[in-house]
Amino acid sequence: MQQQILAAATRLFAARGFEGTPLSAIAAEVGVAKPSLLYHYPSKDALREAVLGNLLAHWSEVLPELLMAATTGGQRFHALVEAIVAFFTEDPNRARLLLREMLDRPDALRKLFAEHVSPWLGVLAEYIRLGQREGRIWAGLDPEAYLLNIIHQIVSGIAVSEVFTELYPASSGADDDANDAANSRRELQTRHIEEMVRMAHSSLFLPRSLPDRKN
Amino acid sequence: MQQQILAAATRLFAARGFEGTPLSAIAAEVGVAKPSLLYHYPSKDALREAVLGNLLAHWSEVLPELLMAATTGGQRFHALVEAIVAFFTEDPNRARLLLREMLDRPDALRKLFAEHVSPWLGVLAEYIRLGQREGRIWAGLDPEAYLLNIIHQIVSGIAVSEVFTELYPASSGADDDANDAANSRRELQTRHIEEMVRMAHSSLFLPRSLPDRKN
DNA sequence: ACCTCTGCCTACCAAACGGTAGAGAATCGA
DNA sequence: TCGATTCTCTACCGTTTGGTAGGCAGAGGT
Repeated sequence: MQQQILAAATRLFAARGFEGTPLSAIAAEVGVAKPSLLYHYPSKDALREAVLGNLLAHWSEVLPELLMAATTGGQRFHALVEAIVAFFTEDPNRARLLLREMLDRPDALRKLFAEHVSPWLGVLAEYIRLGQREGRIWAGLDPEAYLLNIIHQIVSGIAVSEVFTELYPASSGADDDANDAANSRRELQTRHIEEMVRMAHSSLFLPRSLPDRKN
Repeated sequence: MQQQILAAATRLFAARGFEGTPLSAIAAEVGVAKPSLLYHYPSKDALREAVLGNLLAHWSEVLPELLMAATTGGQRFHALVEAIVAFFTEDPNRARLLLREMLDRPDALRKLFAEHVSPWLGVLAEYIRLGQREGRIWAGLDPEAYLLNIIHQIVSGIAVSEVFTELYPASSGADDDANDAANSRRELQTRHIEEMVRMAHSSLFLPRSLPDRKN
């Protein structure tokens, strides 16, 4: 039950925002009465905290083993990017929720991030500095800023990817039915995300031999 | 008067969100009574529309002359990036507002973007394809996706840049007073933004000679 | 002097909000 | 079988919300 409420709240907070989501809407989605929510979570703010905590808890588990498992710098990069992309594309509401919280409560998230992601940022930045000394990574790159930008770009890019779909010229072609339209939209979103990953890669690593990357 | 209301609404919608901002708060900020707002803007939704329209109008003016003025591809890139960065750093609320609208009303913004930015996206993408044929730009790059990502990253990055300031290791040092803290925060934000521009550049242009970039 | 139109106000309204009170099922160990 | 606990419900409360009604002051044309 608590899980169901959490899931519904996550979906609705992500879609309409915290202030834009009445408790009654969450209750309706779960199929219970409003006071039943307030039994499990004593207030709306407690529910917000639970939703956010549930999201961040995932990375407190996944991040360590992710960085332990990979050995080379390139592997670490790909493992991290893949994990972030996979987690947030699996349910874009996670990305939207995070982004909204950053806008709604910047102070609270500053503290949360400082506590939970700052240490990992430090070790990743060291890996990058190593790569810079070895000449594999752009010399002018700012390690901490790069990492934060990449992570933020992926999260934020996934959060709003659906807004950009209409902008690709090919998408104005003939879509036979609603099903096809949904498919092509999903396709454009992956196109969007793949370019994001390419950018992350080519703005980090120096090219091995000068031109000629695979498509 | 209408301008004052518009400015206050922009600031408050950006900071607390549309649903999180009562009309009374806007009225208080301007220094008038609530019904006076509803005299100038017939409803809260009309005010939202005016705020958003006012923001987008800027680019309908600036974009054309920006692209006409610059001649070479490199100039165009820098002119565009500089203009976007300048506009949104001048008042980060603009970025936050845009981001919030993308989250709150994706359908509405999809249409607005399709109408206002899609044509310009097309001509910029053609410039990129030209650069790819000439070997100045990464071959594997997806022009439309690249452009959307860059623009979105800058806007979104500026919108939430204040959240990341606490994460840089140096920032935990001793800040003498509140003034210094504010300065170092601003400094970290420019560090963040400069890395964003560097990423945009190095994920677009091939390096001239292999390694060895300045800085 | 008069009327009109613009702009701002106080007073008010119905609806929706987060949250509380308290009663009624269901489940459980003893 | 009996309390005790857990959970969900209906009914309600005070507050805040977006929006309306109607009055009042001033500017400007005739």
